[in-house]
Amino acid sequence: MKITLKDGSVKEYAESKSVYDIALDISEGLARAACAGEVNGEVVDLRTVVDEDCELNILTANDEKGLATLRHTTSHVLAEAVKNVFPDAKLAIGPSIDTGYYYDFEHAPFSREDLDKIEAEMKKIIKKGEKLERFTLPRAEAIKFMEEKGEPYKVELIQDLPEDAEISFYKQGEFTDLCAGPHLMNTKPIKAFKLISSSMAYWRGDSNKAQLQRIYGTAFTKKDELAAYLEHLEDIKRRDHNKLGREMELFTTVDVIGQGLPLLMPKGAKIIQKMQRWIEDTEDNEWGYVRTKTPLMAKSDLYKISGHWGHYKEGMFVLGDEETDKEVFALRPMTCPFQYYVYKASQKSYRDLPIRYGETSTLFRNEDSGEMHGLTRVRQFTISEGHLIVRPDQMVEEFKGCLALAKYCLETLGVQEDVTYRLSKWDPNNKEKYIGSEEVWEETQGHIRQVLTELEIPFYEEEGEAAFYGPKVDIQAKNVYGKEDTMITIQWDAVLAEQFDMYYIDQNGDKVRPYIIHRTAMGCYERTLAWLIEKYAGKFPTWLCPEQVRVLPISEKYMDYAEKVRKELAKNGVDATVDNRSEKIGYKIREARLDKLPYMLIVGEKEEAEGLVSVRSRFAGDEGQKSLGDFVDQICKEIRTKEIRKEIPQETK
RNA sequence: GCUGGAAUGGCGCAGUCGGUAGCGCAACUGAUUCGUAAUCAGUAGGUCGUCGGUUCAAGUCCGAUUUCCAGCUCCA
Repeated sequence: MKITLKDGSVKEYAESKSVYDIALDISEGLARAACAGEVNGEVVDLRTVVDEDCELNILTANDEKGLATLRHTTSHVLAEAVKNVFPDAKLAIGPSIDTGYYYDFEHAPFSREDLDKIEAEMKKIIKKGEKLERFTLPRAEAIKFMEEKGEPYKVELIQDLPEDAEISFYKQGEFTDLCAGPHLMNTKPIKAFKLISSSMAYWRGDSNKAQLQRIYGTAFTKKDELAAYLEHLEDIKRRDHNKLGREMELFTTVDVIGQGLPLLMPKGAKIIQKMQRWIEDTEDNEWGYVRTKTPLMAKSDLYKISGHWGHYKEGMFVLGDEETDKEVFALRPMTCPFQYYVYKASQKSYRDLPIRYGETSTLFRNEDSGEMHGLTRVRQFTISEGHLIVRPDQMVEEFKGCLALAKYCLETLGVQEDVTYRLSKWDPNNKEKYIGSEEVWEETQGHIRQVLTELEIPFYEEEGEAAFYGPKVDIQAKNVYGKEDTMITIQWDAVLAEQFDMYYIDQNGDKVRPYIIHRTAMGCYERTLAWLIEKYAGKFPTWLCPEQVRVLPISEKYMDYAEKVRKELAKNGVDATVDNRSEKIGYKIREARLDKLPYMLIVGEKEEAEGLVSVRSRFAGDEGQKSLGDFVDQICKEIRTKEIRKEIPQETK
């Protein structure tokens, strides 16, 4: 029997050789990748063949399914190792995930030393090269089997399966686990794996259920891939905004101020100021927004009308005691009703609409103590919030405008490739959480779907993610650890106008309810800053840099000229400083680079004499000498157009 | 909110079996006035997150608490 592998090489096997042995032989050379191949001249997917009779499985290197299989099998090896080292541990579940796999155990918390011990045990198991063998039992017998093994979680899992199901198990050596498969045929191909961490996780993700210990690990087909992944994890740590942002003195936290209340330091505040001015100018000058400035708190009466007092009181900071105080206030968790009252302050005609209210709005939300994280999850934050009050016939056009503005913001920040668009729908199985009828929900969701389609924006849909008053488009971004957060939201609201008795007068002189779009242009500034820190590893586009140019005089003799250069830049709106310390030029350059400065201007005798600057940038290294005027023109253009210049890889010394 | 880990000069870290704290960088002072990633010498700076307990003696042991981190859960 001849098998032609993907890479063109041909292997020959005796006819008597079993598929198992052939598969095993091929899979030994994972790096060579043998999944699809020709058997006796016929093209077959060997993995499919072996999947179907559920006995064997072959995986290939660059194959997602194959990699998941490898990882899943590794999680079984992990489980076996844990049972060997800690026989009291009870098994829960152990799937493969994007970055590797995990397995949950009922056991005392694992220390790093424990993980090292387990890892060593795993190596032993793999070295033995145990075969994985599949067998099935009728449901009743399967339950009995796991009861005898003293695995209550496995029993529970089987009990949830249909009465007449044949329950499949995989056995390797002395270890047997409930599992649908598929798996490698042998543990031997696991050559590159690592246990990453352990932490608590709830049984079935339910905080009322048992607390389990989850061990995270990863596995790859090749050792250098594992090494690359571990290096990637290190890179992620270097980019982590929560670490880098503190190191760069963009923000800090203080014990006595409290959780979720970061302090933006001068550099961080500067970046946010630049974004804020840009967003406000863009909204007002190009998209017809008008600005409001409304209170950060209100009497409880307001929140009773809006419904927040009933639905969201736990999430608000309430000032005062309802029992004893005549008036109780709360810090605002959103701006909506405040802007509604701006609208209601005078009677509106259909000619006045649409009205687009924008406000750089600080909000307060009392998040649970364990939820806070760096700048991405905080108790006080500021967003570019806006509400568009529109006639129903203007709704689609305005909604499109909001999407276009959001898209422009993302593109300008250079992050348009890093987001996904989500159509957040209601949950038809949980109707009491929402206002409005099924028909209205289906209709508005249909409108949004059509808008996204017309704009050729790829999106996915998710149920149960809508606001209680309407569906929305959420623009999602992932942080360096792969955790997803909402950056921008645009919400379709056809119901709250009723609640607040908002109306306009139409052509016939009748009162009509307007529609409302709740939206952000760039989401919360703190979170956006966090995102940019990670995106650019602290090396922001020039226009956003808190310090855009540092002038480095060769010696104190050229201080006056350096100061003249700085003033000229400042006059043109460039954030520039002078490093006036009596240090050598190499030292100043080193520090400026560590500070991730986009531009350094080195000035000495020659520059002063001829009115030049020697430009050194993050983007092109030594850019040579230029006249001061030319450099000012160059950087002003770069800032004005918000250009994102390409970085050169930094030499490490 | 839950589980675990952590907290020592500005930052990064060491501190053994309990015996009243060390290092590097930064800072400061002086010298140096320098051409593209670290000039030399010196000086100062901390009561060990906070509160309480055990002890002759606590950075070290115990309890509480605050904050930070990882993860879970939550996020109209």
